[in-house]
Order: sequence, then C-alpha cells, then structure tokens
Amino acid sequence: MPPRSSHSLSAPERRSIAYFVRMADVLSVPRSIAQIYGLLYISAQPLRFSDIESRLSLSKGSVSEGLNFLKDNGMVLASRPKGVRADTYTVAPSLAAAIVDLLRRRLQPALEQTTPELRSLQDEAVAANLPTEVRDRLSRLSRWNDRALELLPLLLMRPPS
Amino acid sequence: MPPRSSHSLSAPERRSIAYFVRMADVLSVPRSIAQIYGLLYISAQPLRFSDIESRLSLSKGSVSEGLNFLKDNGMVLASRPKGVRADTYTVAPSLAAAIVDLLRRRLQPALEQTTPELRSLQDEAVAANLPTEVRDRLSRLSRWNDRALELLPLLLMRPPS
DNA sequence: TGCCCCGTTCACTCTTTTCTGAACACTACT
DNA sequence: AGTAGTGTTCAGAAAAGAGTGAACGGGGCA
Repeated sequence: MPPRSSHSLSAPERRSIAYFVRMADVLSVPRSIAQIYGLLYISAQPLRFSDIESRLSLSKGSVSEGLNFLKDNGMVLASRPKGVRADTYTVAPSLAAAIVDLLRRRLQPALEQTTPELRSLQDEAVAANLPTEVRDRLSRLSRWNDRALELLPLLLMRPPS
Repeated sequence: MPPRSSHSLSAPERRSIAYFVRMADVLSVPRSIAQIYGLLYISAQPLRFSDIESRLSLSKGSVSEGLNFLKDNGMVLASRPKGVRADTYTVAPSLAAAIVDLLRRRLQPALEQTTPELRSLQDEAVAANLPTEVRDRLSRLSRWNDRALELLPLLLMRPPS
C-alpha cells in the first residue's frame, strides 16, 4: 500500500516521529499516537487537528482518538485562541510525569482488583491444605502486590529534574 | 471450539492462573505464558511438560514456547530427576528480579539505539534553525534518555526483600 | 433559526500477534 | 542400531488490536 506519502514532513519531523514511535513500541502504545506526539514535539507552533491529519496522513478517527488519549494522559494540551474555530494542540511540559502517570493508570487498577483476589487465594490455599512452601509463595506474592500499590504514588511524586 | 475443558483444575489453581493472566495482560505478555506460570506457581511438586499441556489444554507448541520464554527469563527452573525421562519445572524463587530483568531487556536496546539518533536530531534542529524552545525540548529529551539508560542497571541490582 | 465548520463514534477492514498441530530431531534406554 | 518417550519448529489458523471513513452530534456565527 504505497498510495500515501508523507513527503511533506521535514527531516527533523521524521526523526522525531521515528523516535517516539520506537519508544511507544516498547510500551505497547499504538503507532498513530506516537506519530502525533512526535510531530507535536518538534513543532514550534501549536498545530490544528486538520494539520495533524493531513501531515501524517492519518484518518480523522485515528487523530481524534489519538489526541484524546494524549490529552487524557496529560501529554498534550489543547487551547483555543480566540477568533479561531478549531482547538490547537501543543505538547505538555513534562513528558516524564505523563509517562509515569500512564504507567500508574495501567497498573493501579490491576493491582487494586487483585488485592482481594489474592487474599481469597490464600484462604483457599489453607482450606485446600496446600503445603507450607506454596502458602509462603502466596504470602510473598501478596506482600509484593501491596508493596507495588504503595510504591506507585511515590514514583509519581518524584519527577526527574 | 468448546471441545476442550479445564475441569481438572482446582479452584486455587484457577485463581492463581487468573491472577497471573491479568498481570501479564498489563505487561503485554501472552496469555499462555501467564497460564503456565500461574499453574506452576501454585504447584507443590514440579510439573512435567505433559502435565502442563494437558491440564491447561494448550498445544505442545505453546507449552514449548512458553516454557522456553519463562526459562530464558529466569522465571522457571527446569531439572531432571535421575531416572526420569522428562524435565520437570518449578517457579524460580524471585519473580520480582525476573520481571525487572525482563523490563530491562525490553527497554535497554531501545534506549541505546536512540541515543545517537537523538544527537542527530539535535544537530538537525540547529541546522534547520528551529526555535530555541524546540531545541530546549530536545536537549531535555536527550538528557532524559541518557538518564534512563543509567538508571536501569541500578534497578536491576536492587531486588525487593 | 439555519448553516457550517469541528470533531466524535463506530462498524468494518487491515495488520500483527498468538495459538495450533503435525512433521521432525534428539536422547536414553534395550 | 532400533525404538519409544520428549520436546522443538514452523506454516497456517484464529484472535486481538489498530486504523479507516462515512454518518452523526454540537456549538458558534450569520
């Protein structure tokens, strides 16, 4: 499928996009989102929805979803200059904080949901008379789970200089 | 395809598996791998390949690939009791260390590859006469990248109690 | 109020990842 | 050497995930 071309992107733009795409890949974040962020990252001026759409050759759907994701995670800021119809978008100052926040959002619900489940599992292990060794493993796991839950907020509060 | 059933799993086994499946999901680790780990985690005795295959109703391929992944990442240990043909598998003592190691393996290559790319990008930004604000963003990003690279080994050396 | 520009939604398509199963390779006994 | 029990490989099937685009909703200006 070579009908589309991004020939309108400058070299720095392409590089910036490539960088964030690669990083996003590690974190399992969709490519289109990384592209949008990468483009905004290297833009001096705020961009409009339609700019992003056309320069990246993405569909409206992807741009909409992508920008919402980025806004929800505090990675881009929207503003509407008066007199202009469309919102304009810029990257938020602290990417690091946003990433940590993202990780927290992903992990926290899982950890919280599983806390009671792990307790039940421990109870069942006792009821089923599983050997001490297994019960020990479970209590270690349970402690670990709680500990991770505690640690997350700390991470969040300590943004890199 | 409902011909298979996992009716042979006990309640604690099912719970343990469910727990690890959920966690694996957060980290984008395949479900089958989490199932295998979850089963081994709650097993008092080491299990054989064929046990895992039949109790989880997984194909040989999945079990083979899954066990190799887990062994490679130090999450399960294989041993062969003398007189027995098949290897037997157990969970390794420190899951935490193994997870950290896994993260390191994923992130490190990405960070290393991008370091020079970011330098080039900074150079291009100067060449292209991009505004100071953008150049500042880039140098912050570059510092961040380097810093993350430094920090990773530290993480690895500090396994939770 | 009516029109028009922005942006959202969502059913569908395309891509990528994961799982399966059958053929093959290895090893340890006899 | 022959063979039976173990495990690996890999091409294709199935499932999950991402992207598209057309139809729809909503707010501001004429």
